Amino acid sequence: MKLTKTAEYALRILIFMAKKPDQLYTAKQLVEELNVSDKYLRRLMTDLSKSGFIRSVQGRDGGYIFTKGTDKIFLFDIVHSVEGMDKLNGCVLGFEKCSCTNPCAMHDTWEHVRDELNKVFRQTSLANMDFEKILRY
Amino acid sequence: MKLTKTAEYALRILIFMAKKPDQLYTAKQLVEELNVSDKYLRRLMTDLSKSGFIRSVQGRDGGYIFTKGTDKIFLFDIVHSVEGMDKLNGCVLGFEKCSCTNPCAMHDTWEHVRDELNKVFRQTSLANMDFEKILRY
DNA sequence: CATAAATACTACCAATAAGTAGCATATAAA
DNA sequence: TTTATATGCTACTTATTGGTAGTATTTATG
Repeated sequence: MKLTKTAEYALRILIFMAKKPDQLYTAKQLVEELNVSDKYLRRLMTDLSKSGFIRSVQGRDGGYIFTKGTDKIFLFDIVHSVEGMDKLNGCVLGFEKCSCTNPCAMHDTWEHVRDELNKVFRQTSLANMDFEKILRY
Repeated sequence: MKLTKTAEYALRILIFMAKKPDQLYTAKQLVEELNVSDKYLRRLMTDLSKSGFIRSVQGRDGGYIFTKGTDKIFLFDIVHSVEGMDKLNGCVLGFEKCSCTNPCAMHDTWEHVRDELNKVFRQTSLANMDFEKILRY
């Protein structure tokens, strides 16, 4: 019951970048600040670029930079792109037939958790972070 | 962001058994009702026995039965025993140093989710299930 | 144009979770 | 005491996630 490492990393990286959202960040810099292995981070950055949150600037003096305002990027979008929020929104007991009209024995109980989680992820953007708090490893 | 299959299975099984909590259930019966592979379920049953929720009756006419009232078994205990609730209660960004006194940038936001989840898992026992809802696969 | 400093891509390796197979053990009852 | 019907244990296989290595590509600058 937790995010995948990949989702954790994606959030770490983008939240870190969001403190100074107009800056260009190199992979090297991010690897040093956050505790993510070099190659894995680079691959993740490529994925995040393809998802449209950032774009890469290749060649010397290259790096990564946001493609849009951080207030337009919600945690939901990030987690969804790297691990699929569907995971959360499926039946907690894994019953395929479970739905609101044909709920499982935990459906109503679980709904409170699901709602809270969706709310937090959908309402929180990269601009709403506590940037004075821990951002790096 | 979801339970492991093992936790899903454990909940499925125990919730199913909780409908008639004084009955003895065989692995065969549970395998047929719930969609869990035979050997995997048996191993899980042994784990759940060792954790003290149920006990096994070996030999012919054997099976599994609760060791205590279902109102004494909380979802928290079950999930904790098979996958560790620590997972949820760690920092959402995976920062080891993160704590209430030295929080990460998402700490306060995430706390609402964590609290809701803990509340639901800690307050819901196997006696509080909607037994008229879907229980089987 | 050569070089340095950056990202991109592909293929492989490791760790963990999930699932399978086979044999051992226990016990009620004919 | 044999047999049928249960669970218990150990080792193996498979799938997924996380991580690594090496090479190719891009581009600013002397």
